[in-house]
Amino acid sequence: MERNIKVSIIEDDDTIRNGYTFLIGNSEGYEVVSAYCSYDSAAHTIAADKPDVILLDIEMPGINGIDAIPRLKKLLPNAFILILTVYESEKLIFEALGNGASGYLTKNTPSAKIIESIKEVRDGGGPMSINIAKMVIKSFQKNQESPLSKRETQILEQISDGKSRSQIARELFIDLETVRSHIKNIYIKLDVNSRADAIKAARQNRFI
Amino acid sequence: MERNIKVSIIEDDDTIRNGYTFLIGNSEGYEVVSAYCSYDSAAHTIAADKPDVILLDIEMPGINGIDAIPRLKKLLPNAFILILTVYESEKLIFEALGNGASGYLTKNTPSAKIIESIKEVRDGGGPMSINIAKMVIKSFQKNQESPLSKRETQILEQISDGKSRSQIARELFIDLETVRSHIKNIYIKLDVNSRADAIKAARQNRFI
DNA sequence: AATAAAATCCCCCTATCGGGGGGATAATCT
DNA sequence: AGATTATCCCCCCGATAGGGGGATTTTATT
Repeated sequence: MERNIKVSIIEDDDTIRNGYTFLIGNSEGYEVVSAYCSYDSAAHTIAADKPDVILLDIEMPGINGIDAIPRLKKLLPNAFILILTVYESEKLIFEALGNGASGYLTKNTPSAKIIESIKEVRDGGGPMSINIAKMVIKSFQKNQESPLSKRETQILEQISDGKSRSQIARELFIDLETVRSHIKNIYIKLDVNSRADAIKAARQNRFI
Repeated sequence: MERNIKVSIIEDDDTIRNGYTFLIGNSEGYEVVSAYCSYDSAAHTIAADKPDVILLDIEMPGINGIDAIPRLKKLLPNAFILILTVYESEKLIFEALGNGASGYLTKNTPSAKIIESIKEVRDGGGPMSINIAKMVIKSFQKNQESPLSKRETQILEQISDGKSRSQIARELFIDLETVRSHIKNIYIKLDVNSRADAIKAARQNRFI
């Protein structure tokens, strides 16, 4: 038989923490090695617990969950972090994932899905609640109603890669003046007058 | 009772297409309104089928699935597109999602999950296979072992926003020469000698 | 066939920028 | 104590960006 998946829980609400501990502890193949009410109280001992997966809340006294992620990663480079929170804000989700969280579940997630997700992160997967997946996918989707033409979009993308006019001209096999002309039109359409502003406007509206 | 979810299938392999048609057609609450073997053959009539969800393959004769997405979106702005393919390449996934696909499943997905995912996209969700979710999440995660210091990372991020040295200096309330100095160090650490190359190297290694 | 939109190229101008070189100093962290 | 980081200073110069003013051709769309 395979060894149990070792889970640590960091969650400030006593009721919820105990609930998860009970739920996971009673699931076949799972084992709760520790449960803390904050990152601060976990910091000194969690490395010794050697969890495979850490269930992490975001709203917490002291160091919040988002900032705890990189610290936990440093203490336990091989542990996977699964965020379990009520927050569905885009900013928090992307910060959490950017900091190294491997999954993001909201607290209305059914017990069975939580148990399944713990296994999934341990196996290198990336479980997400439906709403989270939706936001994540949305973040990839370009705006279909861009005022920019294909060529303009392409050139603006190169500009956002830090390329100069002449570099772009060379790569697209067009004249430097043509690039200039396109950039002028991009600026007019986006109502800006600098690269930085064009990139900002285009990213905000997901034209690139 | 709610009305059936109308599904269109675009898939070139006869066996697979017929298999999906049978599977979905026999599921309670689902209805296959049409099944095509290519985008080209679907183009003229699919709008009249008024599907809620389009199951789309990527490898196909004629216009491929990736390029078909924006066209389908134009024909059926309210339909959701669910990619069902064997490909797990990062490039294809991000292109598909960027073009407007709402979900991405690989062909080893169990039948029940496919049926469930169709409902999920129809409801605005973003279903993904485990491996896909993993890649998507990975794409958000920064490299924890960046050689760049916090300040350097911050400045490189501003550079990737297209900002000039003086602009960065102003925004960070530091001297222009300090910014210059940081950029020099960034270039040394990344072994590059231009903004474009620095951005490229940093993005490739997910330092920013 | 006609109109519009997109893509291509050409000239003027000048202040700013970017990258290469050479340093120094104080603050932090380890 | 030593290393890293963040800050600031000087030199140089060619390339760049953005502001004007245009024109022509190709490609869609009607």
